[in-house]
Amino acid sequence: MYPKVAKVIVALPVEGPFDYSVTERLQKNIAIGQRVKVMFNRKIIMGMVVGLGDKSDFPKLNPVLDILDRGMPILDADALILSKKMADFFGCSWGEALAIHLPRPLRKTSFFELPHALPVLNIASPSNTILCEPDTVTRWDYLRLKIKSVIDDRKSVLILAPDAFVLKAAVKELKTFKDKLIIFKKPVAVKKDLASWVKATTTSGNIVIGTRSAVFTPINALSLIIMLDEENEAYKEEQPPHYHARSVVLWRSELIKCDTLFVGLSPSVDLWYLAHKNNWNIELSKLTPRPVNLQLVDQSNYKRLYENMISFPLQSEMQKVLKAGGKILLFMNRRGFATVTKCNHCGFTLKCPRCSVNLTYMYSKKKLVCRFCEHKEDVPKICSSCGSDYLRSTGAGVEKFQSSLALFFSTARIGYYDKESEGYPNEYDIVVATQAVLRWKDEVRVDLCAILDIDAEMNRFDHASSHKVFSLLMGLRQMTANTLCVQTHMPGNYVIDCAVKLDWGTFYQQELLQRKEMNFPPYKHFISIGLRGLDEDAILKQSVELYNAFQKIWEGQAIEIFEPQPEMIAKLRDQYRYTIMLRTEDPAPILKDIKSVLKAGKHRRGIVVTLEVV
DNA sequence: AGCACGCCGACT
DNA sequence: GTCGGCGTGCTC
Repeated sequence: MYPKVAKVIVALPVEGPFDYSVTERLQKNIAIGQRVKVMFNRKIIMGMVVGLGDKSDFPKLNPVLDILDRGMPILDADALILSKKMADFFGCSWGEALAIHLPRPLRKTSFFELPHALPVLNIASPSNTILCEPDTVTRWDYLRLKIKSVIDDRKSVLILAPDAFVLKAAVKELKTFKDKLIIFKKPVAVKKDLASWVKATTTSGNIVIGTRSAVFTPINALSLIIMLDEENEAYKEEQPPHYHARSVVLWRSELIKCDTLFVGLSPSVDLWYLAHKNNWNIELSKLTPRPVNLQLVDQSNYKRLYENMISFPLQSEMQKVLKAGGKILLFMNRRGFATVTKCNHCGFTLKCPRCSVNLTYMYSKKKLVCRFCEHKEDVPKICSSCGSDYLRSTGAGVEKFQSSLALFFSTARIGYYDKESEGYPNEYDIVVATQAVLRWKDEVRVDLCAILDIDAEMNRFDHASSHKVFSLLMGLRQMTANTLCVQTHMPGNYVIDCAVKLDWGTFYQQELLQRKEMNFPPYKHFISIGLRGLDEDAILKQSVELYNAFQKIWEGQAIEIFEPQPEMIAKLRDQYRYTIMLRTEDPAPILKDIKSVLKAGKHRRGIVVTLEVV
């Protein structure tokens, strides 16, 4: 009558499920979706019940030590299905994927009392929409209207923001719904977050808002998911278990049949493709776009001034704006003062001891810093290699550029902005900024915005580089009240033209054509198997073994296997990084094969293997 | 992941 | 002799 065996998975990188016996004491209460206390490999840990039965193939079972949740099972059927899908797709274990569906404090063996949940109401015919609306006021009017109609119907909305900045701005825009808001923000407030979690699960008519991980909140009567700034890369979780919030949103909406609304100035190419294939609504700005004058400077025609960065036409435009008391933003994607510090006597270049990159000299800190790790050091007086004092710094970053501009625009107040700056420095006439400035794309407006070297952004060996440039241009265009200046050697490039004209249709059409021709996503997909660890030889050996194994199992199949290659930054935080790339039309079965190869092969100590699908 | 078991080198 | 390095295998 009552189940005697519980199938349990654990939040570790091991496949399960594992069978445990259910003692009489617990038989009446045990249920699928509950958290339980179990002895696993001589340790007492939290496990999650994913099945119940009467018998097991294992001769002697450990007992379930306790049930940790009172009330309804904490994980519902949707969470079980979704986490299984995540495990298959992102290459983690089912247990790891399921554990992140729990609020953080409940991933341990702590007891929890959960009230009974209301029945979840699904809607009949879900719709998917992409909204591209650069005008902030119009955009939020649209969103508030959508949200209001859902909560008036006693249903709930989930809003995802890529980072704390967008989250804060969204909360501000939604202050009219103040008493309906359930906010998950950093830093995590354990008690308050648990209460919020319970409220979201058991009541309805709520607006749940948070960053990436909020996508897992079980929400009663969830009827609409809004993903703000959908193209933002912060939606990708870099720590294991790796996942992309966009994929989870899409799976979740399909599973529970809720509406989705993806908001962004430049939606990802994958999303646009999906939208066209499946006939989604694409709502483009209905207003006549705020006019922006484009000043396209063909760099090959001009000798550039000031550290070789500013063309003559840009210089005269800057002077015009300064005379009128206007604000200028100069975009340059390099931090710091100098990007290379080198001994001119022996040629020795100062590198990060933990990463394979040159150190950047930060004038503001009077220190050499690494762009990738937290390493900082004082500038040495003499070369550590030959002992001479002929150390020189070259290569310009925003700090250097700021200071050299001061010589030419002596009456202007000039500042810089990078990822460590506090607020936007409104007090300056000219701000030299890195891409971090795009945080302010909805708040800050300047009279003149110039991209000093857009070609440097375009020439990345990355299938997504033109979308990144499109995104960058759209963001900077947004910040431009009057003139957008682009300095380039490729003045005819469609990306620039489409961004300035807000011509989404042409951009995505062109981009998809090119990607089809190049066998790039979304037509073919790349699976990258990343190997990292402290021992370079071990990594190399391991990647060759994997490569050989892959060649064997997929012999004659339509899968491209690229030889193991060191990543662009071959060493990061002391860890060497190699990647094996695969290209295929359908990644799902391949991922399954990869998982079995990884399981069968010899695992070297201290090597972390990660899977990524694009 | 985290832990035990077991097989080799090197050192009081 | 035996201490401890880490490669290997297992967790119901």
